[in-house]
Amino acid sequence: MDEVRWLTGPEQEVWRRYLAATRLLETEIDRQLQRDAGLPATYFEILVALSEAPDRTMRMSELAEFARFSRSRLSHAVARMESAGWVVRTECPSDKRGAFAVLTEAGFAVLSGVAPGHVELVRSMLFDVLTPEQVDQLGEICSAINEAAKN
Amino acid sequence: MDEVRWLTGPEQEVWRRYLAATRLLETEIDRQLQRDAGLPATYFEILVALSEAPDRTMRMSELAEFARFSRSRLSHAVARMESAGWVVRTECPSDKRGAFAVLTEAGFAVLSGVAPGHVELVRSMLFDVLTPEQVDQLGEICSAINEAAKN
DNA sequence: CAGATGTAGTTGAATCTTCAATCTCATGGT
DNA sequence: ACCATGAGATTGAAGATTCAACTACATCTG
Repeated sequence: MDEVRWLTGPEQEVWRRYLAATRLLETEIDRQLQRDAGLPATYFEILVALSEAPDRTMRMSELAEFARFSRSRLSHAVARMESAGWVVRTECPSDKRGAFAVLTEAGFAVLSGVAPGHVELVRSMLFDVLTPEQVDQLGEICSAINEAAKN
Repeated sequence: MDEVRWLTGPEQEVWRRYLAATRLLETEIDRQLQRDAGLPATYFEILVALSEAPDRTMRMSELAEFARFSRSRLSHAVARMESAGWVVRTECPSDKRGAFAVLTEAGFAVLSGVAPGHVELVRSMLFDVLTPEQVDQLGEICSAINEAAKN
């Protein structure tokens, strides 16, 4: 007989603000990247991940995990970016099932082109409006959420 | 000559955790609602908004603003929910361009059915893993983001 | 090494979201 | 009253995401 532990009034209020704030950030960032690079925000994250990897190369599954993409989603995304010329796929010699995704020069160029505007937006919408303490708090809060989910 | 104000190392770390945590919450909630009610999480928010409105009725544009949906998105969503029998649309007498969305009994029933599981999930992934102070902090942080965006 | 099971990755169909175009009605200025 | 402009809402097409198969290869067990 599990009683539902409903949210208290203040909790509801926090939850609503959370939904509003996260959606706000997400849609603005998405819009900007779409406008400036014809690129959904999630694809941008893929490019960033690749750009930081050794040889700008990652196994598909690593990349999926790192960017918190489902395998399927990543496949579709990389296919799209491959046809745009930003990424190429190569075979994995040691595991013939495997595939590498490699960021091309063109992909890197796109990334470099949008990065400044992207950072500026993240800064102006998030970091500029929080105190340094709040930034720390946000880090802790997000850590707690991420850690808790690892079960 | 605006220099780019890149993110500092710690800021980058916070931003990554933020992206991870928010995506985690979003996808889990989405999955649960989809499984339990065949309902995307965003549609759930529409139903909640309607359920709390006087007469379970709202103007489309109000609803769009309240739920932070674009008009287009809301139109599609309501069309889908209307064909599922959860919502009906009626004309606005005072402004012939306008339309009302009204939650049906069936819609309310769906909402009642999923709400407990939804709340339980939000609680277990968010409120249960934060201290009361962190919940307050999160509320403040989200407020700051929302306020800043009102320009 | 045979068979079962598990892992890496892709594909297609269905659904959702966005954008731009469109339609209808309301409003303000002349 | 007329016209321009703007607001409320919908539509269709293009692209994105999910889910459930599915292919191909790897690994484990006996």
